[in-house]
Amino acid sequence: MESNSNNTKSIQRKVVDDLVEGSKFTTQLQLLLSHRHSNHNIETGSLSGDSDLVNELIVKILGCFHKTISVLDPLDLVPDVYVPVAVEGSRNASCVDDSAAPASCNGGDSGDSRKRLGVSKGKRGCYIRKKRSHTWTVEAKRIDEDGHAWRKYGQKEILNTKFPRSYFRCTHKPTQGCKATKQVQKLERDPEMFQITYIGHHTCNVSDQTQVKTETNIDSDNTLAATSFHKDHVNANVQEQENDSSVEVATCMVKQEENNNDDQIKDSCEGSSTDGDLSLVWQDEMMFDDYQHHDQDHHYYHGETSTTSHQFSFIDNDQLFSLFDTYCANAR
DNA sequence: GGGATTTGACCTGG
DNA sequence: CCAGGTCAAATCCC
Repeated sequence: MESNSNNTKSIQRKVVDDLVEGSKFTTQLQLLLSHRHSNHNIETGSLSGDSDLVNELIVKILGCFHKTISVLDPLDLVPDVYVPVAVEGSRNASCVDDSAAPASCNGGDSGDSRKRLGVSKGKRGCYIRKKRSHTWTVEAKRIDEDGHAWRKYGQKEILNTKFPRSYFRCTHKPTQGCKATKQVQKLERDPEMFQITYIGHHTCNVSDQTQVKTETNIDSDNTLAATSFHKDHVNANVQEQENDSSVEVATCMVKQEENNNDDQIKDSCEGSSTDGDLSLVWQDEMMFDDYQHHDQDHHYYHGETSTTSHQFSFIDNDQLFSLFDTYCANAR
């Protein structure tokens, strides 16, 4: 009986995933269209009448997605619910947060695993693994500041990799419930460099982070590195790597936090336009730079995160632009 | 002494 | 079942 409901739940979750996907693709399309229209308008100096219609249609489609997703939301199946917002030829900050509230489990058992060995094999604080709603990766040599304080909470040998992966979370997690985490791993091809994967956005108060202590051990061997990046650090090889497409970043997508964190999310959204969330601003700028300058160095893709295997197709700049060109050609 | 890091165990999802 | 992510006691360091 329980397995039955589990089965149903997993099916429903798949449905939700698909819906969310569809919603994201529609949003991408919406942005492409809006971009195309704004270009077109600039070229011709005219206001295209069908632009409003197109946008309206897309908003309707997104609305359908969202309605369905919302229906499933009470079932606690929706890790990230996106609320589409009409594009007005503008780029709003993305407001996506990571999910993953800690599992409330057995009254918050936080057993000591070592002592427990041999005693009753109780469940250690079980948790829900984070769904990577918003991740991006930076390759950096040794970067000194990202404006956030991190605490290392784990290290792990990863299969087929030479160097272990270190896990960091925001120092303010206990006090402010900030859910931002990052993973740091040396690059095999260049051990001087680190691949830093940021997961989720800071919801903590940034003001007390002006004096940050970011120096942390990357691996137990010896290497010390500041595990951070700065917006204008040129070495950073950035890969927008999130379940959402990077295009989506440009539109304001509001994620409904499970339960009660609306205010917090709002804060994080608002923070994204300030220094509270450099990453967002950065992504935002880079993406549009990309649009404008066709900078080949940056690849945005819509892809699969490391462990949670969402089978998304990758879209890099070339694909995006060819898609865009095709659309423009057809539209002429 | 207190905060940060280390590290083995535990837990989850594929 | 396994790889990877997280927990938390032990340990380190200032």
